[in-house]
Amino acid sequence: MTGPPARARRSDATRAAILRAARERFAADGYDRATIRAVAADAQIDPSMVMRYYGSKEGLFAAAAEFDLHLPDLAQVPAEQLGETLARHFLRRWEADGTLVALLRAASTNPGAAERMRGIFAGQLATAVARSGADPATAARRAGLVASQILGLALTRYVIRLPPVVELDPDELAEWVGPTIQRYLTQPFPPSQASAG
Amino acid sequence: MTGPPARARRSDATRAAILRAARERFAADGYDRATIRAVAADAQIDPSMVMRYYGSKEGLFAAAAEFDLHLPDLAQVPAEQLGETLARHFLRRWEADGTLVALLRAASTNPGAAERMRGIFAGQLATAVARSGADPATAARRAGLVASQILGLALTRYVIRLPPVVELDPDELAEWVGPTIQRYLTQPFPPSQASAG
DNA sequence: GTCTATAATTCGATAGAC
DNA sequence: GTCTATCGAATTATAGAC
Repeated sequence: MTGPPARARRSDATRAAILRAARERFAADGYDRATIRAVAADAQIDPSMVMRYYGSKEGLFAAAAEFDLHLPDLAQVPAEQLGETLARHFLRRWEADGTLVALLRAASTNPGAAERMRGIFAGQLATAVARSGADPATAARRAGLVASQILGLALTRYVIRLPPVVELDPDELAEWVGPTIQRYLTQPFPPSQASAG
Repeated sequence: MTGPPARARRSDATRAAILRAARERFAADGYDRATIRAVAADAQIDPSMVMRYYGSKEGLFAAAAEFDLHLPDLAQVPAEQLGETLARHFLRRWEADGTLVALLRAASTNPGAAERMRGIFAGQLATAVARSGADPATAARRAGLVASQILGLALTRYVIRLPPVVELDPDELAEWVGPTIQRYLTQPFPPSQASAG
């Protein structure tokens, strides 16, 4: 993490504009349909500048899909509020930043994007779950189950746009999905003999 | 199940081979990356035959993405087994037929595929949920919540291939996800004051 | 730093021979 | 019914003028 030059170059603004446009395009169209030409048009610059700054379409995507879930430290969340805390966090994060939606759309067809998605959930989410008090031996599986519900919510709400899921408030969604995540985090393994919840 | 013409035409075998190859390609690559040329190569026929039989790439996809969830009549399922019954049904259906995975991959970038996915879940799933004994006023929302978990499971297991979700047995997955679906189907609206599951 | 021009591919779709 | 040949369009990427 060496610092950038103190004197901001003109190119910095251009780079930032390209990145912002790229995130929107990748989120709206997925990796294949999002063209460098379209990104450049959105950023109101020449297509060749995108190549100059990011080398290739893959390089542009790699820069645009840099993503931090900003997960809270689950060790400091009351045990009975883990599920709803996480549900609200994800919904807020997605509404504020379309990068994860871009990554999700791209991950369906682009192997590199899928790999990055696996990395984010293996790294950031599994790490956070491991600090929630879950048994270390089951933390990875619990994180996977949480991901299945969390990404399914993002998929149906922001990508497929299933009307009932789009129409529910974030608050209502968190009230429904929170207990699901709570159970995935806390119910003993295996769940077979436990009461349904 | 009306029978085909007694004398099978040679073209029938070709059409079937194209359709089979198309489902695999769309499932593996998504709509954009799956090319007519690749489908034809897989089916070991000439690319122009695909055009002849299905008119266009859109037409080919429309034929390949014809899909019936084959949902059971939920009115005949014991109320306390609804969730696990549905979870097992979907897992079995996906393992046997890759069409829904093809549709899911394509729905991320192709508006027509997303529309078809909405149609399937609005039609088939919401209809089945309405027969499960759920309040008609909330059936659509319940079906949407069920879809969020069901499609999230398909996404993480078959598309993104998140290792923990891939490694769990279908039985184990059904035991985890079944209670989630059960709660989405049966918990009173709104869920806020109910005890977490 | 910015843009024009274009190379090199690849794709969907069409026309027509056999 | 099947195949060859090819068109027209779109894309990523490169070379180089200013």
